[in-house]
Amino acid sequence: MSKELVLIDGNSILYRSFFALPLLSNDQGVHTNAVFGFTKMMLKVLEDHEPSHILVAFDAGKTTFRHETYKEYKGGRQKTPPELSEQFPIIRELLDAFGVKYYELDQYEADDIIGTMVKEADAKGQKTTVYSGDKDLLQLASNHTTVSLTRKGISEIDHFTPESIEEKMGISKEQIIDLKALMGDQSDNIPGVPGVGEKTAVKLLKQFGTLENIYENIDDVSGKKLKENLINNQEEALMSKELVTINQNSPLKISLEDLKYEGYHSRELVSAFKAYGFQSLMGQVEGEDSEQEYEEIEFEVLSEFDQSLVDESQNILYVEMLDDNYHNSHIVGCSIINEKGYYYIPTDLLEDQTFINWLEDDQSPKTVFNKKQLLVALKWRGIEVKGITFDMQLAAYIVNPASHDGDLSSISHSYGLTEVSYDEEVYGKGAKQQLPNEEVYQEHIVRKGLAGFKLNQLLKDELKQNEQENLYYELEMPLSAVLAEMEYTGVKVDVDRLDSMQKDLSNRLSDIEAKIHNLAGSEFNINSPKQLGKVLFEDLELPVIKKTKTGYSTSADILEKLQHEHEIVEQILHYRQLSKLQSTYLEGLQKVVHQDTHKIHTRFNQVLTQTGRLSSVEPNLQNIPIRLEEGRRIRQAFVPSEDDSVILAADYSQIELRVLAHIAKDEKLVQAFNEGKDIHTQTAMDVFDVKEEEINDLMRRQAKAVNFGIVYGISDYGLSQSLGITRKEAEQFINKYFDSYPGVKAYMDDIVAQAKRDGYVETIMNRRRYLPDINSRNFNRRSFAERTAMNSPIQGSAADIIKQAMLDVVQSMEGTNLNATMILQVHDELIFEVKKSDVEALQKLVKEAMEQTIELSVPLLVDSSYGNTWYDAK
DNA sequence: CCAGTCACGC
DNA sequence: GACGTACGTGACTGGT
Repeated sequence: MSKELVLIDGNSILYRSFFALPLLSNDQGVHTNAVFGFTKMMLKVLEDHEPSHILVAFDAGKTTFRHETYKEYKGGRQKTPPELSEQFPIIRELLDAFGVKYYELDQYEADDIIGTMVKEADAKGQKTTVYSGDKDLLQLASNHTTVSLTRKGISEIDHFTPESIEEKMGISKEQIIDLKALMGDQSDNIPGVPGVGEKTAVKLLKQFGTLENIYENIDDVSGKKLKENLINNQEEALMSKELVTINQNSPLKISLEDLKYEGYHSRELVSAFKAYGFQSLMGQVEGEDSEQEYEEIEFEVLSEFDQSLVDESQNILYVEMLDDNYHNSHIVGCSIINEKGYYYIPTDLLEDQTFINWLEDDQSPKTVFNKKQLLVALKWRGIEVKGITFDMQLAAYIVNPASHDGDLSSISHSYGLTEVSYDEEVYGKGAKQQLPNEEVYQEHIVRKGLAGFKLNQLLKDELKQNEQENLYYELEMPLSAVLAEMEYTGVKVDVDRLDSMQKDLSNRLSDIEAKIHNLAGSEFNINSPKQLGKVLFEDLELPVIKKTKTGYSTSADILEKLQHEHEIVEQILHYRQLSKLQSTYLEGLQKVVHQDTHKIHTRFNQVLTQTGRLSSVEPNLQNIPIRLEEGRRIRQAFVPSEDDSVILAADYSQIELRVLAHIAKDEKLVQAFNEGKDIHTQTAMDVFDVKEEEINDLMRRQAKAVNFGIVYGISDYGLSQSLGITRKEAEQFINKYFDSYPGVKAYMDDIVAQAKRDGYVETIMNRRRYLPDINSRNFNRRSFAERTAMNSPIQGSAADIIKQAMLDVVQSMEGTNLNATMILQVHDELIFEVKKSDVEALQKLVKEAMEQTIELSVPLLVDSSYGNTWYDAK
């Protein structure tokens, strides 16, 4: 392939991308959809061509020479949306990273720059491709120049040569200008001739060749009205032609040689992609030149640890582990960075008593990345790390929960610290992950520590700026140690019990499976929604209620509506329920039982959820079944790890609604809680305007769903789905609720207004959530952001409270000799293991600590119970 | 390896 | 009136 010149109409491609793609934004709330589309196209261009020269041309300013001809040029055009304008500077940054030249010229449009370049290139016989979304550019096609136009947004591209233009449009490329002159162009406010569209224009041009020729032979034009229009608008038509003709003699201050393209800078590109959240494009960047570029660093590889190396005021301690699961994970190596120097510490020094002493010294300050990971991993090695004063991962999460994502390198890059490679570049990803040469990973680990040395100060400043120091130092940091203890302690499971339940279920599943195949008259995979859909809606011809993107919906709520249609439906629902228990819980839990301890050691993710809740993985112990008896029995397998002990569960009653009452200061709601009313009954009384004794089951159930909706921030649509009513009715319920609780209504209005003003919302302990979509012009995105604004302070404050309660409970327990351990947290409940003899004392202590953890304008109420298994603690 | 669908918890 | 519906994790299918 011969070397090519590629010319890109920057504005056109950006506009196209902007309207074709949903309004993406990165975690800082900067919109990126247009640049994302542009970047994607850029990568494709580099892949498809072998460009020796590239230019991206942009329009300059508001006026052009065309305005002298016609001052209404591009008049009446909608103002560029601010969501797009803010992306113009970004694309320039990206183009710099791509090593691609861009150019704009006062009084000229991108078209003219491209046209002028094409003229120069054509004269030299240079092969050229022009990229745009604008058909006007077709006039530039030639023997050497292909014009590539985006179609349907930006996903498809059509390539035009003079021949293919003729073939597809029926006119030559020279006639494109005449065509446009006749048709006019709404978007550029080019008048053209009224009543002439594409069909008529093509017909005329086929007959007469050019616009001028039409007027010279105007008498030969057939159609009285058409002739009249042409004559009356001759001036406009000729002016239109002038306007749409690309100026190929623009006074460019650059020439072909200036456009030389020599490949992109992988590092800069990857760094920019990270910053704008283009994770999906990362893999397309080839990293040939990724090794150099860094400033050299020198570090010492320690063979023994020496106390004199560490600093009294601050040390970055970075410990590299590649497995996600840090229970018994391999440690690659460590680094320490401080004012005195940079040190690489081989993993075997974890056996060095001097090093261990330093790690365990409460008075030796350590700044780390992922405190909990470090505490747990080293606990498994018998080391109790102490003196951790700062956790950069946790800090990054607190200042913006949307940006926790990933390792120390990624976070450093997002703070502009780029002197460190991404883990993916060093170790590879997925199945291809492997350790590179010793020198390579040692330097990487030191560089990460070094990045952390600069990063920690930025994070500290931000915490202070946001007034989140209390949240961070007094709540999250100490909590991290409590969670580490819980994860390390683990939960005992009765493996035999799981095994026997699994065998029993296995038989029952086979039976049901046979029954279903029998009823269907064919054998198929019941777990495949696609195959199931075919059986139900094609073979058995059940009525189709709802479709998904890929086929028929077979979700439980749809199947429930079909129950009376066919016997098979009930069997499928039952099969689904049991197979969920089998695969996720009975099999799933057995897979994660620890070999040595015979316990389950979950990991609580403290830096993930947008609301401040914890999550739990490998296994997820926050979604063990409870609603249906069949599933609930899984809990019988969760048992105390010692004899004479029991499981105690203590849960907050209606914590979110109490938080709402407090935050909204709604008199009626506050009063209801203060009087100890059943809140769903009270809601039913208020919403239906009836006395307590008149409330029936349906009314209470509906009131409960409304409360649920308020707490979880669901829409009228969501409520209608959960109650099986119309959206109108759901809307009425919500309106009646707001009428009954005007304080709540006022809070909701207030918090949305606040979010629109500040761009974020906060919990009672200053936990933030940014809402980049809150001012979006897209109804869906905006509505979603508005509901999030209403809901996040409620859920998040509840999360704050139980986290604080966990600290308080642990602290009260320390002052006693109770034989008890906290083992789990499930959002509004805490689970303990405790010696039978201490159970009542613990119950009292826990209830008190949880209820007194914070003073609200309503009381907090905790219920608790215990038993021989988690199942029995009900 | 990823997206889509489904289902469990709060 | 749009349009898709809180926060999570995990299993499974079926396409690349």
